[in-house]
Amino acid sequence: MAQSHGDLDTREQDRFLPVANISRIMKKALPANAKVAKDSKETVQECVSEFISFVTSEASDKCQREKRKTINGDDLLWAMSTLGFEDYIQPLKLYLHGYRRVMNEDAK
Amino acid sequence: MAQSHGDLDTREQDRFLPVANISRIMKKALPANAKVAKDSKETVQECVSEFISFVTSEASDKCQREKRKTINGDDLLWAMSTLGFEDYIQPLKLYLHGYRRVMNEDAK
Amino acid sequence: REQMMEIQATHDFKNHLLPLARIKKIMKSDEDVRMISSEAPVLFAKACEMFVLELTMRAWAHAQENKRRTLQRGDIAAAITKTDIFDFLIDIVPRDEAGEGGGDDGENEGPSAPQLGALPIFPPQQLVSSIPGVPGTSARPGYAFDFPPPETVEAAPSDSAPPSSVTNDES
Amino acid sequence: REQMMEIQATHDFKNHLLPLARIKKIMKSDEDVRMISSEAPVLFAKACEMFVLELTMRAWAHAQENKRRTLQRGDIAAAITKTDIFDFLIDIVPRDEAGEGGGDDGENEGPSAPQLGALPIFPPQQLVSSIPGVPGTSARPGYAFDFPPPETVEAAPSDSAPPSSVTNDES
DNA sequence: GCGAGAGATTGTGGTTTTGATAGCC
DNA sequence: CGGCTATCAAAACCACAATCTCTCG
Repeated sequence: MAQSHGDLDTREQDRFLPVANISRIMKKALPANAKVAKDSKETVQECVSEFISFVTSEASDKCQREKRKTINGDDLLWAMSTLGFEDYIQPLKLYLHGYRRVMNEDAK
Repeated sequence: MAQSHGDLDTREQDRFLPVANISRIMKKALPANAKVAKDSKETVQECVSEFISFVTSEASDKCQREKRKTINGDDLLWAMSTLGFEDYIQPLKLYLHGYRRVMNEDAK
Repeated sequence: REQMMEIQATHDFKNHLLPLARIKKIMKSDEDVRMISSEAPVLFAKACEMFVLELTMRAWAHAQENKRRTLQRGDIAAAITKTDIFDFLIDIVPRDEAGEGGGDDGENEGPSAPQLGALPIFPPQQLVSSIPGVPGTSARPGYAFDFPPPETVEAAPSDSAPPSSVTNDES
Repeated sequence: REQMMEIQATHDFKNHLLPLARIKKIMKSDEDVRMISSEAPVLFAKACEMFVLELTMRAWAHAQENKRRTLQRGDIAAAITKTDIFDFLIDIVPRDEAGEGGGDDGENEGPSAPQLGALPIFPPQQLVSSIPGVPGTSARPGYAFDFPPPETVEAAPSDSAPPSSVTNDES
């Protein structure tokens, strides 16, 4: 049985972010005349999912240790920091503050 | 910009009560042989939302004056009374008491 | 048998005619509304019901004046214009259609309809005072305001209580 | 004009480059993840964007070293191998292709391309420090990290700051 | 009058179930 | 316009976490 397009428990669309979005972001990191091969996009696509799982797992452990059930933004920031992405923290904190401000002022 | 069906911040479904429910209540106020045009339902639907906002706003002001954060039933009754709906107060009080009685007794 | 009444009452209080979640959303559309007591949407569900009933009845009167049996937007507009406590709704019905006498739309009942133009417009007091346990109004069963009976008739105290503890009556 | 900025900021926060629902699904692929705060996917959307940008830039450097203008899988692999914080990705690029110096594929630009081999590899700090309101980095407009400007730089966020610790920046 | 703390109450997010909606006649 | 039905958005529900309220000093 060839898994033509949709395997029930291993569908690409469930484990990966859309490749089009990934591609769009990649282009932002490259000069206008750069090209991006298909396998690059797919590899990055896979990397991103791994990144999410990696960070989420660490954050989840922290939550279990602290006997909380909900993973929140601070848990993720802490996890990224622990895993070597401390450079991301500061911009993300600013982003998070902006987001909260917007969410609060348009009353959701 | 054609807002096909879901405008992110102005969806009818978020500001209005379901028209089917409004219609059901309207029928209760009418003889069995009466008909209700679509416009009527939609207009009443809009009026009800306005009513809620109207009363809520007044109640909210009262809460702010008294430095409380939670709008409760008494605030609403007070607001309706202030805004000219004093005729509603008495039935609503009875209803509220009945509701509390039921809630308390199945809480045990 | 009393069990039945009890179950019935409980059912009536748990099956609201309007979705509480949606009422809450509308309340929260006011950006400085942050916290809402759980009984506030319950109260509003009933209040909205009464509000719709009153508005509809008044609109119906206008439809009857024009010998129509179909309620139309203009009837709602007329009810709003004629009733002062509905002043806050003026923006919803643009004035150019507010005062419309309402052409018959060719939908009127014709001569067969008894002259209902003078049909009793229930005074507002009557409109909202039909209390279930209280034998008085609520003539037609299942018509207009029918509350789930509040236990026994809790002697309604003299209402119109000024501010402060609006709820604290009797008991 | 300030209204425009506000609208723009709001729009930027509401139009995420990555679908939040999908991010949430991926988070939930870890079976002991049950509950997820609503802002977690939002944060991840931005973090993933930064992650992709950094990975792509580092891969691009490798492509340039080989005088190519097309990013290929081997470039990603090289970026992963050379950067220690990307160690967790080793399984994705089997080692036999990880260190590949990358034949030119006969696709290199030839002499017309300016020697970009020494093109500045932005140190990671630079990569992620382009803060919107802060005039400093974010050199090329619309390139790399551009945040919707958080009003003015709120040094002390008096806004609804949760009691937690990490969020309270500006130590 | 003010602060603090315990207890009461509400918001939040996941899960289940209901009934509103969109067509059609 | 009302009645009917299938479908799926969303309302209700529950447990947990956050926040409010109210008393006491």
